[in-house]
Amino acid sequence: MGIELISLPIEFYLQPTVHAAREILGQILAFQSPKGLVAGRIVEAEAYRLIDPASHSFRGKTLRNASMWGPPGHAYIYLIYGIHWCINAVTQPEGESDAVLIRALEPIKGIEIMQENRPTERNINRLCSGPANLCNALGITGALDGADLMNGPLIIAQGEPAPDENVIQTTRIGISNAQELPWRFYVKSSPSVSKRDRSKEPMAERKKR
DNA sequence: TAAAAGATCCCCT
DNA sequence: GGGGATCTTTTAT
Repeated sequence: MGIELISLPIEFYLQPTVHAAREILGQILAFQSPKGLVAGRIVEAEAYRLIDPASHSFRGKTLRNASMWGPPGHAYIYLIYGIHWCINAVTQPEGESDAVLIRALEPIKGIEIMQENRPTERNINRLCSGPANLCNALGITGALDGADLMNGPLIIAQGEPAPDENVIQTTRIGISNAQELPWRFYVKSSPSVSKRDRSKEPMAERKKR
């Protein structure tokens, strides 16, 4: 009946952050929301690091990014452009500030709830396409900032790892600093990775220039 | 106290 | 493919 949800262990969040961004593909983001269980397969993610001009933590600890400096395996959720929520999984030990931004999911469970949360989106594959869209679809808000992803109600659970031949590594989306760092990963075959995001060329192609 | 920028999305052409 | 919406957070004055 229901999917079996086993949280990723703390060790997952202690591996190097760029590895974690690669390995999080195929894992499951699940939220036991007030409306019911919603879950999706992670198909796009980016790494943000302490020494990284594009990271919110680059200039040190602030009120907004506090949970980035907190314990690994917890959520860092922030509001962008005054409108949209985005969710990260915090990596590295407490006191450091790395995180993995979750950028897209393939809906698995609670699709009718996602549709209720995003009534204008008719394409199921696009319900959770984009970091703000997926938070909107699942009902994730800043109220969950700092939440423990290993104990719920918001968790990242073990899924089917994405094989290398189906993973593409590129530069990150929507940033103005450190644009050259290839810290974004996505599942090539997924219909939930947005068109705009697909337009980024794989590094192998870029290097040919 | 003011100003600018921002890990985005949607609608329009 | 381009620009506006929208407003919080941060940084500069």
